Amino acid sequence: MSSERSAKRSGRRPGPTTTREAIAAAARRQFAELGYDRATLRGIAGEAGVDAALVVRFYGSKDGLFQEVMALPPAVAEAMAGLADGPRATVGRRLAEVIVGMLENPQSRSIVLGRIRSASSHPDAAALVRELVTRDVGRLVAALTDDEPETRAGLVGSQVVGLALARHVVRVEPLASLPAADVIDYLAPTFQHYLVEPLR
Amino acid sequence: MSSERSAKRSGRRPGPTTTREAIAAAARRQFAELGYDRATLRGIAGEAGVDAALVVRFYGSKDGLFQEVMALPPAVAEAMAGLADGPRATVGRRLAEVIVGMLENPQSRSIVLGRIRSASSHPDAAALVRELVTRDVGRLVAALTDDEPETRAGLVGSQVVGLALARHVVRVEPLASLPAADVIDYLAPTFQHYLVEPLR
DNA sequence: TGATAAAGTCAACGCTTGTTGATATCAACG
DNA sequence: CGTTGATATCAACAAGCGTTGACTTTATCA
Repeated sequence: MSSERSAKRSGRRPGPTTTREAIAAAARRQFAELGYDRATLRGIAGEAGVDAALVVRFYGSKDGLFQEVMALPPAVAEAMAGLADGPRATVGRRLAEVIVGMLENPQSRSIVLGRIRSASSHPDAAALVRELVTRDVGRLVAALTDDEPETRAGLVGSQVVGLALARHVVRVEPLASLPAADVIDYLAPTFQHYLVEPLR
Repeated sequence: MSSERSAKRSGRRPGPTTTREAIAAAARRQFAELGYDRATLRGIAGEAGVDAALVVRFYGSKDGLFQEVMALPPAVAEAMAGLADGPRATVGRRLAEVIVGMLENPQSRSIVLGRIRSASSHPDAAALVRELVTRDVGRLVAALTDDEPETRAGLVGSQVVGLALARHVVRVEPLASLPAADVIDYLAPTFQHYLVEPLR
């Protein structure tokens, strides 16, 4: 019905609208909104305008789809790692800006929310959240201090996933409706403390 | 509906091992470990040693079972509200003690984890988490300050659910293996800040 | 005792899920 | 033309789910 093949072969660099990508986008949206269990192959395929069997043909299985579609865009990981270069006295605020910004952008929010929302029921998703904390946050902390860096990364990560859950999943008010700038103001001191101040 | 047989055999006041309670205990355990979707009536009934139909007969439906079994024991709510009475300079630490303690005790941990783990997929569970934050944490904050108490409660709540998720669901190391006393030390300044210090 | 209601089991229902194999469509290329 | 390989649909599968109604067992009490 809606097969838009305007430019199929020509050298479109970012390859904008292949069917495969339409499926990936629909999958990200539904995994983020419903979690792994409630998101169904039929629902995802329907949103992408194709048959469920085609999803399996492309991605092998529902698990394969989830894994492939929930890869964190490298830009976020780089942004976090780059934070260690700036002034140490304001690193907490800059991290808050990156985190809140990541949750405002629809693309990266889908991925992070999909991971967190699915972590409760899908072991692979839990592993992806663990990786987010230990690897991406961990790299930043390791560049900042030698004093219990893994513990600090875990504390930062706990506040990150807690914010995502409270603000975007459970929608605790007024936290859910607060402007991003306010949330950054509120979180900055906490991150600053977890990152560089004496822990106890 | 729930005809309470006050004394059927002898005057057992705490009535420890009725079939109904065995089902409730199994349900709490499985909701906390698997989340609402992955926990099944057949699995819960099996752990309690009865047939799945009996669970429905007692609790009406899976939703009814969840709601009835996930009620927060009043002791926790009271402990949190009572925190406002002590010295204001250490209220953050005392809250950290209550929160971490609540997550160490198997009974209350099952309830809190069951709520949080199910919040991702079950709207009613999300409402229960919201209630935990706005009502139980909210009461404490309201007794402490008039400066944006709902926002402060939301921030505290976000760190609470984040800790529960990171430490007990996703199991981020070393956070998951840390002694409770250490976690209390680490969280106390954050709670102190969210509760009574100037927010920005 | 027998009546009565609760406690408990059993088999089956309707439905949804992920996955599969057979089949159709269609552009590309010899 | 015909073959090929990717793209896509369709119907069906086996399994698991919550829920239901009929049934048996057990215990209480007039």
